[in-house]
Amino acid sequence: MPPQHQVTLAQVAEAAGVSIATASRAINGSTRKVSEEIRVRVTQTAEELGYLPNLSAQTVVKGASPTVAVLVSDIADPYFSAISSGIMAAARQAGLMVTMATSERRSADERDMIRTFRSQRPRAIVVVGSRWDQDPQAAAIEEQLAAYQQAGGRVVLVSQGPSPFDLVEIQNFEGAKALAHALVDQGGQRFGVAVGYRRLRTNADRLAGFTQGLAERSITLKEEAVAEAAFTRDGGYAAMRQLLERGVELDTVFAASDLMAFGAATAMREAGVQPGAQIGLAGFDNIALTEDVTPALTTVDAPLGEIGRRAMDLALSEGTEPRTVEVPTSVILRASTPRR
Amino acid sequence: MPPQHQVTLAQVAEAAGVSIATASRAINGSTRKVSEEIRVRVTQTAEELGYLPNLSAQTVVKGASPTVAVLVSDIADPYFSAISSGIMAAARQAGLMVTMATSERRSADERDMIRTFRSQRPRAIVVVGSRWDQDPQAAAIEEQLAAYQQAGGRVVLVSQGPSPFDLVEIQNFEGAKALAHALVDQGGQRFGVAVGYRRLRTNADRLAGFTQGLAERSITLKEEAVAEAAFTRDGGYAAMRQLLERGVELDTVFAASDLMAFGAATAMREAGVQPGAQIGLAGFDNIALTEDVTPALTTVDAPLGEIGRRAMDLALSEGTEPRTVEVPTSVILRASTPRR
DNA sequence: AGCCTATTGGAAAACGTTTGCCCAGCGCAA
DNA sequence: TTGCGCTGGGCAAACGTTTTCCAATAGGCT
Repeated sequence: MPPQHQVTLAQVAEAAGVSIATASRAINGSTRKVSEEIRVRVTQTAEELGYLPNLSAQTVVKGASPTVAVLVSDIADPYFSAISSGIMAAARQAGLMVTMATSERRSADERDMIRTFRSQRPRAIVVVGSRWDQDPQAAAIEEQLAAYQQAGGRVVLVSQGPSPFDLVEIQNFEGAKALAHALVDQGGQRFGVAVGYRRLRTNADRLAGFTQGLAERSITLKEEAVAEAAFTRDGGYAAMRQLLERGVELDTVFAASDLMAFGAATAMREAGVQPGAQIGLAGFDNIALTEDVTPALTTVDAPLGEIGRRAMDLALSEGTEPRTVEVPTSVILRASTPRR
Repeated sequence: MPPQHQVTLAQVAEAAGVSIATASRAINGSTRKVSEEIRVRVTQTAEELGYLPNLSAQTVVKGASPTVAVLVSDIADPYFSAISSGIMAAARQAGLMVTMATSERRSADERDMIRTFRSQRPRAIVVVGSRWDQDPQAAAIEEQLAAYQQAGGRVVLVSQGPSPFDLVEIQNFEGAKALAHALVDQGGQRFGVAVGYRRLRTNADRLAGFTQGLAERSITLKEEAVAEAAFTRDGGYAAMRQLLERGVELDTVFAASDLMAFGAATAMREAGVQPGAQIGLAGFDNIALTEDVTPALTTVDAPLGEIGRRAMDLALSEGTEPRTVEVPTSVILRASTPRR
C-alpha cells in the first residue's frame, strides 16, 4: 500500500495561525462554536491548501464510520442492482458512504464478508438476499451480526425470513397467491411452475403462495408440474426444459422470478412453443425490461428501489426491538398471460 | 453515530500476557517474526475474545486503506452493474473492499463524490461512465483526480476518452463500424440511428463509427435519420418515436446501446411495426437478456465483466505512465436483423 | 471595584493501530 | 573468555483526528 501524503489538519491550523483544536472546530465543529472571523479564515485556508479530512482518523476517535455496508448475492442481477440503487440513493441523502460486497451466493464467503465489514465499523450492515434453509453457515453468520449489533451497529436484512433483526420483507406468499387468483380468473387451468431451489426461502414462499392461491380456486398443483433449478436466468431455462420434457400438459407457467421467466421463455421458443400463445408465462419482481420484451411479461410487482430505501430507513432509525417492514406487491397482467 | 465498543488489540495482548507490539505482529505480522508458541497463543486468544482489527486505525497509521472506490453513473443500469460485478470480483481476489457511489449522471455530484472518496484514502479510484464534452465540471473533476494521484493513489477511468489517467476503453468506434459493415452485408440499405446525447463521448464515437462504416459501403447516413435522446431505455423509446414521426424510410435501426434498443423496440411495436420484420434493430453492449427477447437482439459484444477486471488490473499494477487498455468488441448477429 | 458568568481559544489526552528502536538472551567463532 | 551477530520481546512514538479540560478575556450586575 503506497503511503499517501496529504494535507493535514495541523498544517491548516498552522497556516491559519490557530490551534488544531480550533481548526477542527471550525471545519467540522459540533457543539462548540468558534468566532465567525476565525471560522472564515480557517475554512478558507483549508480550501486553499486542498485539505480533506481523514475519514479514518475521524472514525478512530468517533468509534464508527459514516458508512453503511451492503452485502448482496450478485450485483449483476437486476433484482439486486435495483435494490442496491435504492439503498445507495437513501444512503447518499443521509450523508453516508456505501461499501458493497457480493457473496456470489456462497454463504461461507458471506460470513467472511460480514467479518470484514465489521472491521470497518460501519454504522449499519444491510444484507440482501434469501437465506437457505438448513444453511450450515447460518448460525455463524447470525452470530457475527449479533455481535455487531451488540457493539452498537444496526443490522437490516432484506428478504431473509424470520430472524431477530430488523427486516424488510417482500410479500412473496401473498403476491404469488394473488397472481394465482388472477391467472385462474383469466381462464388458466393447467399450471406449471419453474421455481428456484426451494431451500431458498424466497422460492419456497412464492411456490407455497402460488399453490395456495390455486387451491383456493380448487386447482391442485401437482408435484410433477413443478420443476426446480437455480434461481437465475439459466435456472429458469433449465426448469422450463424439464417441464417440457416431462410432457406435463400446461397452459400457464409461473416462474419464481422474472429472470427465470426470461430463461423459461427462451426454453419454450427453442421447443417451438410461443410464450403467451400456447403457454402463458408469468414472473415475479417486475424488474426492468419486463415491459419491453414480447410478449410483455405478466409479473408481480415488488417495488425494488423502495425496498432499498426502506432498508435504509430502518438502518437509520433508532429502535431497540427488531421491526419488520412488509412491502406490498401487486399483480401486473400483461400480454404474456392472455385471457383464454 | 453510536459509539461502538469493541475488543481491542490491547485487551488481546493483556489476556495473552504479551505486549501490544507483539500481539500486533502475531496477528498481522509483517517483516518481524514472533515465536511460534506466542503466535499460537495470541491468535487463539484473539479468536476467543472475538477480536477484529480496527481497519480505520490501521488505515491511519498506514496512510491508505485496503479499499477501492468505484463511481458509476447508475448501478441499476445493467451496463454498469455488469462492469461493477467484474470490478468487485477482482477486488475481492486482491483482498480489497469496495466502496461504491452513483453519480446519477450529474457531474456536479460526481466531483463531490470523488472528494468524499479521497477522504477515505482508498488505494484506487475507478470511475466508470462516459464523460460529457464541454462539461463545466470536467476541470474540477480532473483536478480532484490529479491531486489524488499526486498523493499516491491510483486512478482508472473506464470509457472516458482521452485523459491523463489509466484508461480502459471500449472500442466504440470500431465496434459500431464493424456492425455497420455486417448490417450492410445482410442487405440493409436505409439506416436510422437512435443515439444518446452526442455530448456524451460514447455516443459520439458509436455514431461516428457507424456512419463511417456505412460510408465505407457507400451509404450516407442522413442527419434526419439520426434521432438523439437520453442514453437510457426511455431515451431509446423517445428517439425511435422521433424517427417514426419524421417518416424517414428505414429498414434498419441502430440504437447506441442495448438499453436504448429495448426502448426503441417497444416504440416500434406501439407504432405497429415489428422489430426484426419490417425494421431491423441492433444495439450495443450485449447486456444480459439480449438473447432472451424476441426477436433476439443483434448487438456488439463488449465484455463488460472483463472490463471491470481489467480496470482493477490497472489499478493494482504499478506504473508511472498512464496506460490505455482497449477491450475488443465483436458483432453478434441475431434475429432482430434478418438477412434481406 | 468586585464578582460571577458566558464565551472562546489552546494544551493535551485520548482513539487503536504499526513500527523504529533498544535490549536481553543465546549461539558461535576466535 | 571475549566479542559479535542474530533473534525476538517490549517501550514508546507516531498516524490525524476529536474532545475534555483549563485559562483568559469580556461583559453584566451589584
